[in-house]
Amino acid sequence: MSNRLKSAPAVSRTQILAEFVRDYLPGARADVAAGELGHIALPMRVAGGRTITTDRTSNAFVYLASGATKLIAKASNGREQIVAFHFAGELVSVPGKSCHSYNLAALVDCDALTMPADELLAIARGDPDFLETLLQNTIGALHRCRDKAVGLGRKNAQERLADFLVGMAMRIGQDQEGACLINLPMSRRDVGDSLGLTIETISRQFGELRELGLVKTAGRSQVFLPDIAGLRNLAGYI
Amino acid sequence: MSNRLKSAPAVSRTQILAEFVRDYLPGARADVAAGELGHIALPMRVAGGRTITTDRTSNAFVYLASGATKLIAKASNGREQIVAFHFAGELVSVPGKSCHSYNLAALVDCDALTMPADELLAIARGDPDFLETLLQNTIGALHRCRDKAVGLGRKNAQERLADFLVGMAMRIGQDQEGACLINLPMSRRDVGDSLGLTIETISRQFGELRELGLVKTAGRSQVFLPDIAGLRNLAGYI
DNA sequence: GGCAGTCATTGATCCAGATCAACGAGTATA
DNA sequence: TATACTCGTTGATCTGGATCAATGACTGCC
Repeated sequence: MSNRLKSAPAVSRTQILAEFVRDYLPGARADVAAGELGHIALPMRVAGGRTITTDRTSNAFVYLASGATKLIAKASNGREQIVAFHFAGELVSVPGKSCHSYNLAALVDCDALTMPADELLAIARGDPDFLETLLQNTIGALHRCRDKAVGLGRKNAQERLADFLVGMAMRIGQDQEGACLINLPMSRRDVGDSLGLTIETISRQFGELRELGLVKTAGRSQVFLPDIAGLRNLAGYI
Repeated sequence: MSNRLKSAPAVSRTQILAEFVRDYLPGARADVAAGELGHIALPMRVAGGRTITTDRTSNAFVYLASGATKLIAKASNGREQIVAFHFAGELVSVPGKSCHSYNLAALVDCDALTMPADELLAIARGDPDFLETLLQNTIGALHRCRDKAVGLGRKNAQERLADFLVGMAMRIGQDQEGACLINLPMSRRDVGDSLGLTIETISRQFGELRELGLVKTAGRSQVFLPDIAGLRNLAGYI
């Protein structure tokens, strides 16, 4: 799992494309797929903190060869809601025109491949396997977003943080037989912006979970979870 | 638009299937498509208030030939969050195994067609047009869910209700040159469960919007919006 | 058309988390 | 290794929406 956070530079731009083909078009001959995708896919290396730019006028897909990102929605008054985090190997669906303005920002140095959604779909029409992978991927994102909506609409601060930590443990944690070590690539502010809470509330809830013996922290990013099952109980799942 | 809320009975179960084919597989020969789908698709008529049952062990799709539904997530302590409303002609993606338990409930009498997701996808692999339609549909649902997450995470009660009413106006409203008449098929409780608020707060915010001249109500379900643009301004969009 | 039951509204009070404020701990730069 | 600066923690106070409570208005059923 530790490679999910790899931030070592991919050697070249063509290699980013090749990794995407390997991950999402395993049946395709690499040269053929790369040829078609090469015209619409823009590979890029993005420094942590910068925005991964996509055409804002329509939907886009971004493949993440390495690194970690946050997908941010902006509402009025500068309020920000992080709607999803993504890690190496994942494909992100970035909304274009919508009620809110969406941005994909790099949490650490990233290698990314941006593609306009309609052009990617035009290519995918020729490859049912790929189309189905895209669909399965999108269904997964939809269901994660719905689970998130439950938290934002109906859970208290402690449940939200427990939920977040369990989710991160599963996605980027180093499993240690029921326990787990996580190296969070995002700040407390990011956690707050993701859970609809303030930075102060996040800090206090970390304190509570620490007192409950469910969390140990070291420095700003190291989090150790000695009892994943216990955290799950707190998370308000049914 | 008024047919989006049609609740007159569809004549037969085969007709529900035929409507799905017409809406989502326009290129397919109806008899061929119906033959394949016939083995996996379960047509049903469901009375308002009842649950549209799907196999809970895996994801499902539900096509709504007529009526209106709410997709409910249950968290612990009986807390409920409505993650989406759906109307006639729409295809709903219902999560199976997840952190929360999901149910699709009929708001009014519905004609529905339930299909296991993996079996539907197996059929769709033979038809790129259909697969692409499913994907576009799911991307749309994902982006609506993200916009909803922004509201749940970062907006106050008034913005949430304004947002909700604008959304309903676009989906089931009868447009009247900048104004709009809506016949809400859901209760105040449902509106609250969708916006992460209580029934009392919904009621108070309806009062506020009424005083602002942005909403007129008649009975429990009739809502008139004289100034959609004004509501949009309140909704906290960027 | 009267009655029952559910749903919506309104008012009073409470509380979880926001906001405001100050301080401490990491991290980066010279 | 000192310095500056951002990030995280902790405390005091405030507030929007929840909760508790009571009343009023539809809707459906005899």
